[in-house]
Amino acid sequence: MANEVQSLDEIDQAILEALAGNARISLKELAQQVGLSSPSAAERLRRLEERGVVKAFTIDLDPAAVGYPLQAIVRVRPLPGQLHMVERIIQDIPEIVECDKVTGEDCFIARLVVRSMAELDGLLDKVAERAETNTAMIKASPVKRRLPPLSRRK
Amino acid sequence: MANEVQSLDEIDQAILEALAGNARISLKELAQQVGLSSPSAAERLRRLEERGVVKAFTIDLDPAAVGYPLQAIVRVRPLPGQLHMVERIIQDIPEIVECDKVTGEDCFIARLVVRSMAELDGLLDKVAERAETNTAMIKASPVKRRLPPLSRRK
DNA sequence: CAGATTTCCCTCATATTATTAGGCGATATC
DNA sequence: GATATCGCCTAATAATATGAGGGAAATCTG
Repeated sequence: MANEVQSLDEIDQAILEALAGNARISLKELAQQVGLSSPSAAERLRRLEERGVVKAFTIDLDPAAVGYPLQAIVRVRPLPGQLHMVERIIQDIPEIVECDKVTGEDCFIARLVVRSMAELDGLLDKVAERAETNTAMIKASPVKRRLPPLSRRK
Repeated sequence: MANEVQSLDEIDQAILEALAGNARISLKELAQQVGLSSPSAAERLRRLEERGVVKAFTIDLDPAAVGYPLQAIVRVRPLPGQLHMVERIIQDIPEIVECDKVTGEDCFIARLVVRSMAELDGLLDKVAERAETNTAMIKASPVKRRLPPLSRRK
């Protein structure tokens, strides 16, 4: 897709920041905040989506509020020859809510939400024969997901 | 806040899944998808927000499209006595777009977006005297952020 | 350079959606 | 049983979104 670096002007940036703060903002309000008319703001937004800058509008869900009081970050190192199988297993465990493939010894870093340590054990058992894992429980989140700086791009 | 486990019925679940797929869905469409009238769907949504189940509506931004072709996951181990200072520094580096405090040797796991390896070096230098770091570059994302299972909660 | 084209913006009319008001049925409580 | 609460509905009203048409500035072309 459009992964090329796109030129964002100040209005684009203001749009992104407004949306990051409330993705359900009305077009009217968005237009006001960025200093355009509603149809122009709508067109700008459409273009940001079309260009793949905005990949999706989504929600920030509180795992604890839906029954998952514990979160863990698990590093996964597949045993020789098991890389693809491990990746498949990771994708098929729905409690794994995010996973990146990374350089280094650990091939995957996954974020899990679980109801209990026992459940965590159960999930890790699913890859136990095919990978080594290293688990860290999340205690707090000093930086919640936020936008990076959008200006000063070259 | 309302971090207590809340009862989600099937309609709540359907609402959350619809919103996770498109947070800007119209109330009319949302109501249709979950089988309620628009005012009822709106009230349900309001309650999910009020209860803190939905913490925010936000966007999924493509870092590469805004100038950040590289992403890294950095584990940070503060040196003795430096924990709070390191946390402050992490919060103050805007390219760190997410950071969790975790159990274990590494105290923080941070997600960074950068334009280049040189920039990554520069950022890591900011904590170099106060912490040890271990960096892994993200190669792919086999599981993009998704909702956990919302049913079968006890 | 002049003219044509493109891009981005606007206003206004029309269409669509959101909100509000009022009411109903089911369930819980006294 | 009577009353209150909750969650749902429809319809009216208010607000917003979209489409149509047009203008100004920038860019392109001969």
